[in-house]
Amino acid sequence: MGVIRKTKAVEVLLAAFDTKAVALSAKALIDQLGTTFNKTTIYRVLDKLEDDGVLHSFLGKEGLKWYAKCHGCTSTAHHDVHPHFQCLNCGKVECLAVSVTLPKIPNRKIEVSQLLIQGKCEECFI
Amino acid sequence: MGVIRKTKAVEVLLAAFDTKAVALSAKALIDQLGTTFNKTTIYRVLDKLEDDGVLHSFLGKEGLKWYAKCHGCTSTAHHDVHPHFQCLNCGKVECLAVSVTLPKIPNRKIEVSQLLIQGKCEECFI
DNA sequence: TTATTATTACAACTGAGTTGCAAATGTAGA
DNA sequence: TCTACATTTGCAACTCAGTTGTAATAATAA
Ligand SMILES: [Mn+2]
Ligand SMILES: [Mn+2]
Ligand SMILES: [Zn+2]
Ligand SMILES: [Zn+2]
Repeated sequence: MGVIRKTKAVEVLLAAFDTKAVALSAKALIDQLGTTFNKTTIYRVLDKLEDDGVLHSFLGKEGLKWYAKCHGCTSTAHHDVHPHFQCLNCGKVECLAVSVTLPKIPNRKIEVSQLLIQGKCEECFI
Repeated sequence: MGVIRKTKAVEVLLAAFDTKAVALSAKALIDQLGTTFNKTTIYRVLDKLEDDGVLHSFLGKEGLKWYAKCHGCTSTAHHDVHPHFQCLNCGKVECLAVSVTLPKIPNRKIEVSQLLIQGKCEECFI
């Protein structure tokens, strides 16, 4: 959806997702980069990167919006659907590279689904 | 968690969940009952009913909070975990009386999970 | 009926996310 | 390299679901 210009904001945000292999919330990115870039810019860049199939988004436990890198998506085909894991101890959110078996639901057309699993992550699980 | 008094607000809210067998968002309840009761009251009664194991809550697609009746829960044991279905056409949200098979995730302790399935409901699915 | 305590209304607040717009900047084409 | 122009940015103001403090009110037990 539209041209992506190699602006400073796009560069820095993409770098953030490259260094950490986890999901990042818009709020966390604003906390971290809010003095360098305006929060509106951050929201809009994330939005655009999602439109372009670079990032995908989902809602975390408190209704906050989270983003993570897509693998093999394009602006027309967002087939990067997988469950997410949120650590209730450290707050970290990860994409799970597994497929979910949805329950059978008669007489309904399933279009999307989102599974959020919460618990203790590898580091916090003693 | 604390005594529940049979107040007008509790009565009316419980009645709302009895007549319709679907989930209701706090927002919808305020739209509907906001002239009769203050929105703060509605939020607080819903909160308390959840604490008492009468209702359970979850987040819908836009991050709105939804509530539905529990079956066999108490204030100490909220074992009413099941997926929810939200119709993308009419907005209706239902509890699905099925169990979800969670994917295997090594080295992590799963505590909670929430699955939201979206699509077309029985009425909207032509 | 009265004392106690939970519940309510109200108004003010919170905070993630959005919007409109003018200024700044990236990029294609000359 | 320069120019034109569409895209992107910062800013300030806004939205709106949900929260908080508090004084008044209502349910319940004694
Ligand atoms: Mn993901
Ligand atoms: Mn339910
Ligand atoms: Zn953790
Ligand atoms: Zn429907």
